[in-house]
Amino acid sequence: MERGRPRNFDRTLALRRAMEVFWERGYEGTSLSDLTEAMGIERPSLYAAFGCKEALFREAVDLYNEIEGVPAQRVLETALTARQAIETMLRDYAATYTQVGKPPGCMIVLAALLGTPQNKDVRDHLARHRRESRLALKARIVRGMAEGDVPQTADAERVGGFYATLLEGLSIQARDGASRLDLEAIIDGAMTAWDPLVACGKTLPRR
Amino acid sequence: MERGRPRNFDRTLALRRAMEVFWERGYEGTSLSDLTEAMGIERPSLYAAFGCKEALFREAVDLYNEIEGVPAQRVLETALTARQAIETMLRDYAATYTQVGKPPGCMIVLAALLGTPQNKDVRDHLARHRRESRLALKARIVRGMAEGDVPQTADAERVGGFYATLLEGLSIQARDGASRLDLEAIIDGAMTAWDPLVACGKTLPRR
DNA sequence: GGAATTATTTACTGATTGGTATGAAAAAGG
DNA sequence: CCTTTTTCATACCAATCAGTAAATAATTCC
Repeated sequence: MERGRPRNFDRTLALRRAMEVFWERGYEGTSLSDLTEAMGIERPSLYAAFGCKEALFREAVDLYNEIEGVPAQRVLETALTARQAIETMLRDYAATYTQVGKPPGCMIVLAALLGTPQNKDVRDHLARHRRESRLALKARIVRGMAEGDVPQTADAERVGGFYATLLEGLSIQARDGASRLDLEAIIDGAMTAWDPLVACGKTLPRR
Repeated sequence: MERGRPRNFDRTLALRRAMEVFWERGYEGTSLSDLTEAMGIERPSLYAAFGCKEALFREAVDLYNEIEGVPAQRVLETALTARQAIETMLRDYAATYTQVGKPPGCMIVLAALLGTPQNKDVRDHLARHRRESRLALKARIVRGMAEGDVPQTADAERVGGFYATLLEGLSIQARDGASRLDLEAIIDGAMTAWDPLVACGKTLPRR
């Protein structure tokens, strides 16, 4: 059984609030005072519950990934073809990047891109997340090639890199004020590239 | 004639050093101590020569744009066709994003993306630069339509948005360690999209 | 009820932030 | 030479940064 005074705030809710501030302002742009204010708790409570700023950020990233990332990533597995998978994933992300009442763009892409050398660990953490996303994208194309819905000629590395780059670009567009329809139009464009992209393969003529 | 003690350091060189630090660490990730150390001058000299941190940053952005941005943007005007213009621009940027001895990616894209509310002006400043780049891209497509090398059916907004998004994504790829060849491969992919992209026009079938 | 345990509040820490006051040093004009 | 003008280096400023010490308050176990 639990001993001592029970915590009198909702840890999960407080973490959610922290996530939103980090998502909006980034890791270094968010101060402890910003966090305690948004979470509705005092500083020592934050440290007791989450350890330190960096640990709180990592938990916030995990929560973000769970809420916003995993659902969009899941279709990568469930969709029947690689093309369907990637298009649906892109459109799902376009939706999450432009939700009203939430910061635009992807927290994992935006929240710790540049900064002081002493926060390199935080940036690397997000960079690893992005790397995994790229690998998942590429893996889905490889799977499509194995299952026959993507031509054997395709260069999975190139196709995956292309769509990963576009996806990360969408976060910046969203920060710059692009609407969901704007992002959808860009995705339309990217999807028209699918057929020639998977067709041309590794030996692409240059210029 | 000049009166008084002459300045004892090369202002342009100092600005260049400041640019490199801002480019590497971003606006908020760079402290005045970082700057004075990199510039080889003391704090009051910095303030006398540049005003304040934000003014110095804006000058650094201008310098960056002059050195890294303008040359790549120029081909947008000089190239004979819209397609040539955009492809060459993308490849020029891929080169600048991966120069050895310089920070990877684009300073204008990366250096002030998220942060505290009190630095909103700085972020808006870079956002305006990005907006102009997008408009220039779109304008080049419109020109191509007028000159006949791009079909009248094309949707300049969509095509421009697509390549602008990809270009901004390339900065993140570069920060994540992508080589010039990696970026070139992604650009290869993006250019295979050109024909279907300019062909399909505004009435694109959805899904 | 009392002891033990944990959370909360208040106030504080040393370090660092962007930005300056001050006076010495170095040049030019007369 | 001496005054004027500007820059330089040292030292400093209040504010904020992330993180804590200490005491009080609230709960459970016995």
